[in-house]
Amino acid sequence: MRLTDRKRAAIIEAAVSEWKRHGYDNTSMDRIAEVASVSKRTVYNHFPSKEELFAAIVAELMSRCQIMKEFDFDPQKSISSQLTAIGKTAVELMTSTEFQDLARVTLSRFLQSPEIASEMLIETTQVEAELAVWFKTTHEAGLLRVPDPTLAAKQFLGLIQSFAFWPPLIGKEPPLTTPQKKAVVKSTVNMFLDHYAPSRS
Amino acid sequence: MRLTDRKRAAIIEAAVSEWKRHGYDNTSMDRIAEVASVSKRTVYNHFPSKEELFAAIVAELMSRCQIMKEFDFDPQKSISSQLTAIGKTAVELMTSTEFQDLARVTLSRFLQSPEIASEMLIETTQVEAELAVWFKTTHEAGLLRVPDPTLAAKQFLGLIQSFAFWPPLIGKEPPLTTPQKKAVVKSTVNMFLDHYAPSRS
DNA sequence: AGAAAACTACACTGATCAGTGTAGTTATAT
DNA sequence: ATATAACTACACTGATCAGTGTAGTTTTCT
Repeated sequence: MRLTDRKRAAIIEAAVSEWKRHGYDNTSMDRIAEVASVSKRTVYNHFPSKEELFAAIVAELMSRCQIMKEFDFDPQKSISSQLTAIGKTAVELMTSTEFQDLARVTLSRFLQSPEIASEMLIETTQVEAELAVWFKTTHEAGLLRVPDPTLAAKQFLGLIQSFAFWPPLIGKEPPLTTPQKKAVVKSTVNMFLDHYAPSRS
Repeated sequence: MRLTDRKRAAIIEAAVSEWKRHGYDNTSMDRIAEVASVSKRTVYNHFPSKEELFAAIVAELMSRCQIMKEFDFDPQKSISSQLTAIGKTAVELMTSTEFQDLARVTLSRFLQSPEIASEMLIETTQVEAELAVWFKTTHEAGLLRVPDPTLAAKQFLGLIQSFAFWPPLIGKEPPLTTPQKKAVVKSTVNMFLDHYAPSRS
């Protein structure tokens, strides 16, 4: 790896590390240079301004958060196992360090530029849309009774988020352990199967 | 009302207004004085520092957020109507301007002082604890089957929050209308009744 | 009415910080 | 080997901002 690439990577790493801990406004470019073991001038040779460094980092972190968000309905597998797999995917995204870092970094700046925060939520929005399609399909196949697939998708992800995303972000709780993740998915799936089972009138 | 009280109130109002829009770091004391139509010196006569003004405002907003959080189980009323009332209380809290303001103001500072953010969540935590007791009671009375009342309380509030609290805070959506609030409560209660109904094995 | 308390305008300090310019050193590519 | 590209140390500008000091005006209390 070329020196210049290593320097660039070190700057990004340092900026993420400082920003996620102290926020955008409370982190100086001098500090980022110091943490990255790089001269301040080098920072400015790579990134023309603090704002542009921020934008580059948001882009970088978002690119690291790409997950498979195609939840194609598979008639071969049980509803339960499919919904569990979807839940697992969502939990993995929400608890991943990349997504948590992205959230912390953008959170410290969302009052100044709310559009970046909503851009961050595109990831979640896409998952939500896919999940809504999946619910719609199961409904039409008569396997679940989901009159409002969009609502159901929001509920499902809201439930997952409230356990997997917000608590570690707010910092009270440590990130979820693997058994905790499984428990979250299980309890959520069970609740959905009970509520959206077709047997009820 | 005495002049000095009016000035103090104006300062607090101005600080809340600016901070919730631009965040703590991007609001200068000069700006707050200007918006409050007060000299900067008067600001410092009332509050010794920016930090202490912040603390005073958090205290002020928190005192405005006190809600009735006693969910005593009432054998005379139906489970459904009681849970609906609880849901309504929670939605009212989450969507109230006081609570939303408090959240925005503290959010802009929670990386610097996470303890304030968690302090803010005490409100929610207390509601959660009360709700857990309510679930425990209904379980012991055999009216619902809730093996883990704490989990159920977290689920219930998580679901409410994901519709009533976060979307308006993040700013994408306008605050919920009254029919929307009712729909959120209704769908949440229905899901809970289905899942925690005692008839299931 | 008159003293005390509160407010105002304004000028100032000291610190921090984004961003630049420069002259010299190290790494890379041919 | 050598030219070029990238990095470094360092000094600097200009702006912003928290907080103070002062001298004078307005409000409040008795």
